[in-house]
Amino acid sequence: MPNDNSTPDPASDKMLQNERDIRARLGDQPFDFDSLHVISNIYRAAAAVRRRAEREVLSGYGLSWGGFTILWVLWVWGEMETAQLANECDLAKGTLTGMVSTLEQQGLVQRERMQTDRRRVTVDLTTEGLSMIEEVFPIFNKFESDMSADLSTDEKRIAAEYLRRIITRHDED
Amino acid sequence: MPNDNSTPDPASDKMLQNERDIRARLGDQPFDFDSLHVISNIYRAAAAVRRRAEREVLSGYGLSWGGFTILWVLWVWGEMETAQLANECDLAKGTLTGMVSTLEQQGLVQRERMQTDRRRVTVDLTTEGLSMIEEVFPIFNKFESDMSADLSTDEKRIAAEYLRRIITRHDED
DNA sequence: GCGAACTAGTTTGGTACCGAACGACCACGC
DNA sequence: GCGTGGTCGTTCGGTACCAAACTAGTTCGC
Repeated sequence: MPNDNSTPDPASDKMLQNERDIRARLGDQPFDFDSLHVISNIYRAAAAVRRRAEREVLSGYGLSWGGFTILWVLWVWGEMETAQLANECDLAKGTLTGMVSTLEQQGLVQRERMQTDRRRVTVDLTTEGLSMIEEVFPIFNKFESDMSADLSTDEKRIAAEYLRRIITRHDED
Repeated sequence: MPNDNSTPDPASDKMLQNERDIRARLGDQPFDFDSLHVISNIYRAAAAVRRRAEREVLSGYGLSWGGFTILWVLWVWGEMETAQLANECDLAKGTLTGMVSTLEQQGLVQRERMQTDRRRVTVDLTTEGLSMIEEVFPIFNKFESDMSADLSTDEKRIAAEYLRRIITRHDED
């Protein structure tokens, strides 16, 4: 909210109730409630989004959140080495191995060893994987619109920008 | 792999590069990129926050993210029934059972059956649990400040408010 | 009272996820 | 050549998490 520096309103929603309880419990200790609030809301929003996406969109296609992410990244970026794919999907490489194996068993992606360096493996969509993501993504994108429908376009951009600052500040290395 | 059939613009940052790739790949299909952006940034930010919190703060105390959350909720709200605790921690009740058992083995919380209704169980901090959360929370809160240090106070409040709209819109059921 | 419907918590089966250990492979020294 | 170190991907051990089945306890109809 643009009104800065104001004492907490006697608001009626749950989050502010929660904050009031915290303040009452912890008294005047100099904790950073603004940071607490934004971080905990990030986590709750992410959990809500993921649960709902898996339940309402992805499970009908036999996809997990991670599996969908892999298909999506391969769709947009094309064939990719494992390490790069893990980085792009924001997953540990060991995690990726298992999920790629699952997708491979489902016939949605295929692995290929590189001839120039036989340690490396590239992953790419199969024809079925391409059909799958082309079918699922529009539905998933509608779901994303619905999840964020209480934000205006400008607000979405602002939120994305603020979140990007948190991600880039701490995602490196 | 960069886009193969369009001229890549000089990139300013990675997120925008990503979006440009998406647009180049998908052409002019009417997808909602603003919603896509905000949702995926929520998820990436949450994953980054959690990983970093567990690695840099919580693991030193033998706590997981979920375990810490339980201690925190009990600290602020006091003794609580299992169902209410699960709701407050945003966890499935079955998940909570296991995590409370872990915390119980660590001596940080204790369960108690209610006499009035012997199906119900309350959970509360032990003395050790109280010491633990009193020791860890200030450090965790500093971590939260650090994670969000690239946002001003007003920006944190705006972000928290926008995220709250996403949570409350879809958390009910 | 007494069994049927309900409810709170636990257990179960399965996936996802991480970090660390491992094994295959490459790129150098000598 | 042939080890030595580095770098891939995979495997392994463990926790976290969910949804659904289950169990013990309560309440309500009669």
